[in-house]
Amino acid sequence: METHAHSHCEGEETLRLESALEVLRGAGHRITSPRKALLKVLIREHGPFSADELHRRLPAGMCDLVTVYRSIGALEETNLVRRCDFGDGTYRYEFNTGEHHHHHIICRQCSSVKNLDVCFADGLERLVRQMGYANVTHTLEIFGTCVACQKDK
Amino acid sequence: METHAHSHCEGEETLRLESALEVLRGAGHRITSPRKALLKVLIREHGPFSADELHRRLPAGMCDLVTVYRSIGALEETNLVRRCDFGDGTYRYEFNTGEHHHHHIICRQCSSVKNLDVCFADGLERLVRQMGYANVTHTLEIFGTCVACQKDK
DNA sequence: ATATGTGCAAATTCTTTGCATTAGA
DNA sequence: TCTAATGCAAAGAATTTGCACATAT
Repeated sequence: METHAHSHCEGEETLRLESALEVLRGAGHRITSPRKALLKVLIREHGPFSADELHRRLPAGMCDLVTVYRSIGALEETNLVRRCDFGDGTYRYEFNTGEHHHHHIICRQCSSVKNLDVCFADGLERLVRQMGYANVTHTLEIFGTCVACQKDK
Repeated sequence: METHAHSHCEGEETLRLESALEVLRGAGHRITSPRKALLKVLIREHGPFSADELHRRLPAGMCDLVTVYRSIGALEETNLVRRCDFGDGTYRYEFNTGEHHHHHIICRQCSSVKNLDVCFADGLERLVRQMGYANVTHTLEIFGTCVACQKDK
């Protein structure tokens, strides 16, 4: 489906990469080829991808799967990457543009992912903050059967 | 914190149990002591609990942990139990009263869970249905630092 | 030079499966 | 009776950890 579409021009991708590397460096992390390669994949294809999917998208022999896990750790820590949880036992990761919070509509049949650029939960976070909670965040994922899979049925 | 509070009188619990057993039976499942015991725990203490937490709450020697997993399967299938995913690698289960959709506020420090009886996502599901999706559902969990943990800090 | 990152292997954690045995309906 | 449920052991899947070696700064 409309998953993982490439959507920006090359110049923009380079910019995002440079700025992401700057963030990494600023947090005291080193710039290594696996990390750079991971960021390139994530910037170019958005995701979300599982650790394994990311690994398979890297240039052949780039690094071990373990390094993907560890690198993602650094990327998450610096907020360059957002972890998604589709409730199927595997975490997925996507590049965090930071621009606006978006959510996913996941097809239960074909697992296609569509982004939804509306966030209904701002009021909710506000409410929870009023209840006394600090550092409030939320996860929201939407599941359904996509149009194509309804036809296939 | 205010987690897992016992909140209904005994008669109501018995009623819920009977009705739950009826649902199970109706779906062609057999009523066994582990299932009855699981439902009792879930009705009395709400949850959400992990499989292991449920197992530890059962009368000593009631059944194997595997049976908890398998029983939960039957309970989920019949919608008596709802699976929650707090993104920490362990699923949790709670009794599904079916009355109204609620969400959880999970404290990142102490893991306490507070229920939030407001659902902001009805409009969202409607929107997604308008986009052509069928069988639309969603998961929404809220994370933060609770009042007590802010003080402890 | 030195702390950080990496590879490989092995451990962990949660959950599921196979199969012989037990027990609901 | 006869099929579904259970126990035990073992398999699976995703992720993490230990430790020696390699590499970015």
